[in-house]
Amino acid sequence: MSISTPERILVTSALPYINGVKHLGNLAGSMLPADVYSRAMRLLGHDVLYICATDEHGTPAELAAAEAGLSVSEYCDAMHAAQAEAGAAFKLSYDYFGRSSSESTQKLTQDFALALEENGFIEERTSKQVYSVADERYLPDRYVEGTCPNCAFESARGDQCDSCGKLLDPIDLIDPYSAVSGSRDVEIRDTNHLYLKQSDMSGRLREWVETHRADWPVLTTSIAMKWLDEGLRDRSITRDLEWGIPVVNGDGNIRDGFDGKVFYVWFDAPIAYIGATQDWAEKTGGDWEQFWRTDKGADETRYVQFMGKDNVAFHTLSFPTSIMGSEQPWKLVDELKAFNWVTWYGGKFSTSQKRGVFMDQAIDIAPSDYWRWHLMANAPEGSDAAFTWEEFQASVNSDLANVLGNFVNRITSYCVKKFDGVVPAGGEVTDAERWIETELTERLPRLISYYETREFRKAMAETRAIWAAGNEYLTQAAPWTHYKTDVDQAAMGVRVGLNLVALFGIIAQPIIPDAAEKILGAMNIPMDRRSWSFGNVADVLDALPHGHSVSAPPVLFSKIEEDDVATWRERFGGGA
RNA sequence: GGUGGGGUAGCUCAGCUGGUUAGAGCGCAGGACUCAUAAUCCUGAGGUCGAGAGUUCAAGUCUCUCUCCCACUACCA
Repeated sequence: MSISTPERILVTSALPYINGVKHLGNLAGSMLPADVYSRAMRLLGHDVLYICATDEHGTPAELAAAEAGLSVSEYCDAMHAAQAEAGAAFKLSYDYFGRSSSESTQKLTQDFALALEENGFIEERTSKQVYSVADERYLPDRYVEGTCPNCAFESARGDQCDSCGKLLDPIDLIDPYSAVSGSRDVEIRDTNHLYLKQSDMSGRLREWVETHRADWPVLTTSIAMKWLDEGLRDRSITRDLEWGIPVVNGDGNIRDGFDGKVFYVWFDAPIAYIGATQDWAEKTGGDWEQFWRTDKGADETRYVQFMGKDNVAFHTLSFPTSIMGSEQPWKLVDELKAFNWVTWYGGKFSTSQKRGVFMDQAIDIAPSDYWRWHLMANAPEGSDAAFTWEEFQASVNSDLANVLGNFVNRITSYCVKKFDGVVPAGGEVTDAERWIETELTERLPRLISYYETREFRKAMAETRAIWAAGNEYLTQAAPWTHYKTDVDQAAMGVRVGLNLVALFGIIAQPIIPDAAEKILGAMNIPMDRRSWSFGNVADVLDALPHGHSVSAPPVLFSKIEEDDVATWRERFGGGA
């Protein structure tokens, strides 16, 4: 049941945008599953590198910084620190949490652009863009508002009218104004930008996506093929902004006419996966090339990306265009896991309407394990998944407190009470032991395979079923009954029960690392006995040395009360 | 509008290339047990699988039409 060949695995999760701490939906759709997967693969003995970073460029960062009265770089420093802290609080086990504003990413981005241009995949073109005189900046479509030419709604956005839903061009808006300042002093100006000629790459992209039809989820391939079928359009990869990566010539000087322009955040963000890996290498002395350069060992690396469905097009088309178009031996993604959204009682998370929970608030309310378990057990894999306080309460109370927590408590405290906290010897194998052995022989390999195929809901359900089987075993073995007449037979039940506690802690590690640590600590399991190399199940059930001392951990999960739910619902606007 | 995903027990969801009485967890009802965080274990009730039509010996599963929800739609990221 242990793995046959250890592999080198690179894991990345979609980069969280720099503006503020992320909400539960962001967490559940990329960072958390990437973390759970990384932890599971490490336990299976693979050599895993999990890289993430903040995505720091773009208009929203500039505007938020201005509003906060900070320079953009100060703002990003503060927000990066806040996100790093939130990630740590959720026990996200990044090997490196970098920044897209790092020097390495800057250099790589410029190098990619130069290589792409040399290979004919970049072209400079002129386009029309709205300029706000009062704000002294060009406005992205979404930041221009005005009256909808279709339905006369007065605050339609330049890209789409919120009232009638029609797609718009900011040039069509009647009476346009800046969404930043409200100023009506806006004009259309010509501006030059670099375009990535994705259209020239569509053949190679289609071929590549086709090779992954079998192993990528439907959600992934269907989105990619849709864009390809519609015909890939060339995409502008620069913006009129101050904050970002400057566009340079091969000599390092600013490209002619590109003062005040920087690369578009979506061009440099995925490159930050590479940049952050270089930064990791710089810091740890690791070898970044074996993860990214196919001529330096990356062919033997498996690269797995995690993201929300909104990011799929960028990861299956745009970024691969950069990689392929560079004609350099960069590593392409092998496996891609995309998630739908976590919704808030079926609706959207909304900061302004106080609907939804952000990572820092969540940690104030409940331990990270609670969130990790609930979000993974209800991961939005097949479709959007609704978060409700009631479901959260049910997950925590039933799965964690009652099934797992109570199991650990009932058997360890009984052992302490009746067997001096020592793993007892003695007893005969009965039907109960044969039953649990059969259960685990079926379930453990299945659990591992769910992790390998990144089917998280199923992995969680299997984990829970294994925990529940422990309770069923105790009911069958009933050591408390045997104790009255046959202490040796009671010892069998207690011993197997204790070994189950250890096993449950071991399989819980990727999901609920804090509780797993408490369990394994109470059971005195040394670090080198916590990995996922199970051998045969009979041995697993008698792994603890007889005479080994254990203790009963304090209550692992306290229950969520009705009052808590009522309070949270009021505070966060659920159930409306 | 276009494209994609989804509509399966009260709730949240599984059901692969069509094949015996449609599954899980929660919730609910009854029973058992008493080591344990009134926990656990067993049993049970509960579904015209969004609607309609078609293909087939056989459809939740394939085809078509309709309907509702969600996302994306390329300068928000």
